[in-house]
Formats: sequence, C-alpha cells, structure tokens
Amino acid sequence: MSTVTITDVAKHVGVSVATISRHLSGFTVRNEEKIRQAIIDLNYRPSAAARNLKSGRTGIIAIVVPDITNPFFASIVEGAESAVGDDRMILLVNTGDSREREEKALTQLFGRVDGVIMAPLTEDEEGPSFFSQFGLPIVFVDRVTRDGEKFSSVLTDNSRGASVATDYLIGLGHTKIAMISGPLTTTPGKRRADGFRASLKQASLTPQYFIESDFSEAGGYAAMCALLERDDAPTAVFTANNLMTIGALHALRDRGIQVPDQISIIGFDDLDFAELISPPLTVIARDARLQGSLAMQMMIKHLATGVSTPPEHSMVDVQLVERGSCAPPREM
Amino acid sequence: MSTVTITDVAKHVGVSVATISRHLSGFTVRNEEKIRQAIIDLNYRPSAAARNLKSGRTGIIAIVVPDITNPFFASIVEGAESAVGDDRMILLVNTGDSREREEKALTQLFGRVDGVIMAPLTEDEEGPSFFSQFGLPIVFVDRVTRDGEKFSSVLTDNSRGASVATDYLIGLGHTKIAMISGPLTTTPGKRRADGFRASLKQASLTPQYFIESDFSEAGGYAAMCALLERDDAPTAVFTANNLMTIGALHALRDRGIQVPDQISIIGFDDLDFAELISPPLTVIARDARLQGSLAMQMMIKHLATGVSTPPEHSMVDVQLVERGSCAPPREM
DNA sequence: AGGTTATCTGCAATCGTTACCAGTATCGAT
DNA sequence: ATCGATACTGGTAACGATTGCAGATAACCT
Repeated sequence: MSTVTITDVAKHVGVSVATISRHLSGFTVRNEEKIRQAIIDLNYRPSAAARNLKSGRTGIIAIVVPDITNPFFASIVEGAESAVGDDRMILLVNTGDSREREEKALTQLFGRVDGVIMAPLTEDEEGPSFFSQFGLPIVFVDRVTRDGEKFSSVLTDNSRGASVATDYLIGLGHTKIAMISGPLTTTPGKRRADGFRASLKQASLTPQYFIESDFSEAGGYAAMCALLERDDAPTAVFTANNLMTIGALHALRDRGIQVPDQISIIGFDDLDFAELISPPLTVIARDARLQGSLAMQMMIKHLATGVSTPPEHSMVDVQLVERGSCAPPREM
Repeated sequence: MSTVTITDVAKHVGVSVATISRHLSGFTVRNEEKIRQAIIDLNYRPSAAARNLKSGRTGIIAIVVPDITNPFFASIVEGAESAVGDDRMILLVNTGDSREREEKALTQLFGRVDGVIMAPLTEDEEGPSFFSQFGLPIVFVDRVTRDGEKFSSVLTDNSRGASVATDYLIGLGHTKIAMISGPLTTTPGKRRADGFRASLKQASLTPQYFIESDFSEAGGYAAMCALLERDDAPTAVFTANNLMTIGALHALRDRGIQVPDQISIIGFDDLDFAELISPPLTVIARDARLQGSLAMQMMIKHLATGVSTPPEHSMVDVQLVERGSCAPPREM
C-alpha cells in the first residue's frame, strides 16, 4: 500500500522535499545515490494527482470512438497508440453510437486529459458545435462536426472513394447500381453518398437504388433485404462501410444468392478476412492505422506549439482492391 | 479557456468557497439559485486534478490488453465499458504484445487510476508477480499471471473448450489431429494445449501434430504451412485463437486446399464473419462482452468493499458452434 | 424574553508536488 | 584573507478542491 510521499523520502534521506523534487526533475543534487536508494527502499512513486494539479497537465490524451468493436476504429486506436510516445497515455471512450454518452464523456473528460482525438457521432447540429465550449484541444478523425474546419482533422477522401467504387461498377456495365449508405448526418455517410451520386450523374444514371442505413451489420442486412424485394432488383451494390457489408453478405447468403453471378458487391473499408469470403471481397481500402497515427501526431504537435496554432487538415487516400465479388451483369 | 476556479465562483456570488463546494457536493445552501447561475455564467467546471489529490480517487479504471485489433479484446473492452457506470471512465492501454510496454504502462498507471483490469501477456515469471508491487486493485481477464489466485479473475473454461473441440474431431473419425497452439507462457495457450492433450490421451492418440505459435495471423499462417509440408499431413486442425484461424485459412486458400474435403478446421473464438467464409467456420465460442462486463463488475464491487476483500474467480463457459468446416476424414 | 436546537456559514488546514526566493557552502582567483 | 562566482540547499507559497471546527443566524419551544 504505497502512500509514501516525497516528504517521507526527504525525511529518510535527511534532506528537504525540494531536493528530492529537484532530483526527480533531473537536476543534479548532492546525495544522488542515497536518494535513489531511498526511493527504491520506500517504494516511492510520485503522485500523479499532485503533479496534475501543480502543472495543469495530465499526460493523457483521450480518444473517443462510436464503436470499438468495429475493426476500423480498433485500428484507429492502435495507430494512435503507436504514436503516443513514452510520456503520455491513451484514454479510450466508446460512445456506443449514443449522442448522450458522447456529451457526457466530453464533460467528464475536461480536466482529466490534455486533448481529445475524436470521431464525432454526427455533423448535424444547430449553432456552434457543442464541443467548442470546452477549451480542450480537439483533433477530429474520420469524421468532423459542422464547424469542423475550426479544428484539426484527419479524414479520408470519402467522396473519391465512393466515386472509384461506383465508376468501377459502371465500368463493368452495371446500370442498376444500389448504394447502402450510412447516415447522412455523418461525415463519411454524406461524402460517400455524394461521391456515389456524382458518379451516377456523370454516367447519366439516376440513384434509384439508394438506401440510407446506419453503418451497422443489422442495418446492412435489412437494407439488402429491402433491395432484393424490389421488382426490379439492382445488379450491383456498393455498401458504405465494413459492418454493413457483412450484413449485406449475410442477407445474400441466407437467400442463396450467388456473388458475383447474380449480384456484384463492393464495400468501403477492407476486412482482415475479405480474401477468405467466397468469392473474395472487392473493396475500397484505406489505412486506418495511419489515420490514427496522424491524428495523434497532430495532437502532440498541437500541444507542443500551444493553443494558438491554426488547425491542420490531412486527407488519407483510398484505393480499390479488386478481388472477386464484382463481375459484369449477367442479364445483359 | 476555462481556468475558472471555485474561488471565482465564490467571489462572483459573494459567499465563501466552502459554500460553493458544499453546493457541488449536494448539500443544501442558502443561495442555490444564484450559485447555479454563476456556475453557468462563468462556465465553471471543477478541477478533476484537485479532486483527485484531495480524495485519492480518480474515477478511472484502466483496461490493459495485448492487442486491441483482436476482435476478442475489442469485445472485452466493449463489455467493460458497458458496465462501467456513470461516475467512472475507462483508460485503455494496448501493449502490442510487448512485455516492456506492459511494465511501463503499469508504472504509469499507478496513481492515475483506481484499478486495473488486465489480460497479462504472460504467466511466466520468476518469483512474485511484477504487478504485486503496485498497490493497485487488479482484476485479471482472460489471462492470469503465475500468482493469479491472489487477484480476482474472469476466465474462460479453456481446457474444456479445447477438449470439446478435440473430442468433436475425434468423434468425426480423425486420428491425425493437429493443434496450432498459442504461446504456452499464456493462460489460454497453456490450458487449451492441456485440454487438447488430455482429449487425445483419452482416445489413445499421441499429440504428434502440435505446433506452438503466437496467437497472431502470421503465426497461424506459418504453422499451417509447416503442417502441410509434412509427409504425413494431418486431416484435421484445431487452431487456438481467432487470429491464427484466419492465418491458417489463408494458408489453405493460398494452396487451394479444400475445407472440409481435404482438411477439417475448428477454431477457438467465434468471428463475426464465420458464417460468410466458405465453408462456414465451425468454432468454440464464448461471450467476450460478458467477460469484460463481469470483470468490470468485480472491479467496482472490489472498490466499493475495500481492499481487504478476498479475490473472486469467475469462469465463463464455452460452446461448440457447428457450421461446415469439419467433416470425417476422406482417406479412411 | 430567554434558552435550546437546528441550519447554515466562513476560516483554515490539508492533499503531494513544484518553483520561487533567499541563504549557505565550496571553490578559485586575486 | 577576502571577494565573487558557482552550485547546491531548505523554507514556503502556490495549484484547486474538500472538510472539521467553531461561530453566526434563524427557528422553535416554554
């Protein structure tokens, strides 16, 4: 039970607390060796709380994500973790897609952390962003709020990614192309939908198979079912994130529909096991670890240079990974 | 920039800081309404650091895992998160399978958190556990250290799980059964290997196809390759965790080996997409969220009842989920 | 009115560090 | 021997909140 304080160490050695403190801060003091030994003997560890109070810093950076079981966000966290350095730690908050929990988290975070890296739930807000009221340094990752330009951010080229996917399907000869979209209130939801629509428009097609879903597996499943029940079903589907892709694949599997013979499917975000699915899944991939790591680097730089530095914006590119889940439409 | 302190609020209202403090702690004071208003007007938020120092508590519980991108650990975290309650938060540490980082983390955690839920990297240690030196309350989850009985823990019935898997393969008629094992220095590694060996022994078989690997996808890949290169290759494989299962499947796929026609495979830990693989993967499943949630509940109870409470041990059951990746051996 | 509670209040000590300030010892140079 | 510079030291006031104590006010009863 370590309730040993710096005073105990000082008494034990026979010097003042100031001397011990200086030793800890790396200054040269007279009884170096004795002090070192006393610290070990007494098993002294400086109180983080006291240091926080004195310095106003905590050495902790929070990372707030909507769903940690989504491998994409897990990789973001891993990337951030890898860039955090020796003198800081990560505090993870999983908001479970709940706006309420997100707000509460930010309130609680204030004063406990030096900064927040976050993927906000939604862009959709009236007036100035809720987060502005906290003086906390914020770096947005993957998603931003409406007034996101005011804060640093690391985003994906969502719109281009969606266009690449859509163009690819168009290039294969599809005209009845569906999109299972994420919520249009989120950054990736909106931008990917924009990219999809833009590509269709350029090919003089209309987005008649557009379904707004919720980025969840269940949502993807339901959306795919809805598409399949239509009289004039689509021949290709673009699913806007990994979880919905999995859901959609489950729906296809449950109905015995063959990919890509009967329907083509391309997803946004790669999956560890994309190659193991039959057929191997074609996707739009991007480097999630890199995004997490970039966000952390921005945060650290921001903390070093002070509050007044202008926000930075970084964009991570996407790429098409062709595997086997897309083919030309059969009935042409 | 909120550097507003309790003193500012007190001055603003015209009372003493003690009164404000009491108001915050829920006592009835005279100028309730005025104080409430002042807090809002000044945008005052109590300093967490000062409270920590005074109270000796932080309201933060750490959770230390080896690899957050492993969906199993992500679910543990999610489960813990779901049970953490309103007045506490989770601090995540991802040690990236590095013993050094694990040690450093624990050192840094001391004083910053009220307790640690952890899945330690290894059981293998000389003398008393490294972690004992920290007076921190610890709950082990999924894994323990050598002196793990001294701390509370939430484990899986690893040995039974491995036996169930092995018995299942034996029941199908296999005799040449391989195991791609995790490191024997870890709890699940050792116990699963024990279960495997026990089942073989009972069937009068010898563990001639036992490979110790490292719980990683790359490790599973390599191990499977090694098995396939043997003159007398096994007809069935039990992979000891999800990542190695994925690796093994990749190896099989790369060589065009048909499952389950040419080889049967059963994994430990279910996967979101297990049904999407062809054939759907048969696994030993368990409830990771439950484990995380139980661990958090134990921690909270522990913190409430005080340090002197004896450790609790909980065991989560496993179950066989039969899908399509196992069949009787062909060449019999 | 006088006495007794019951409420509320402010003062000040405290939590464990750090950093400023002034003081002392040591040393070399004159 | 004296001086000044250098190198270290200890005392102490912060940091921002909580809490025991004693005093003040109000409320209540006889």
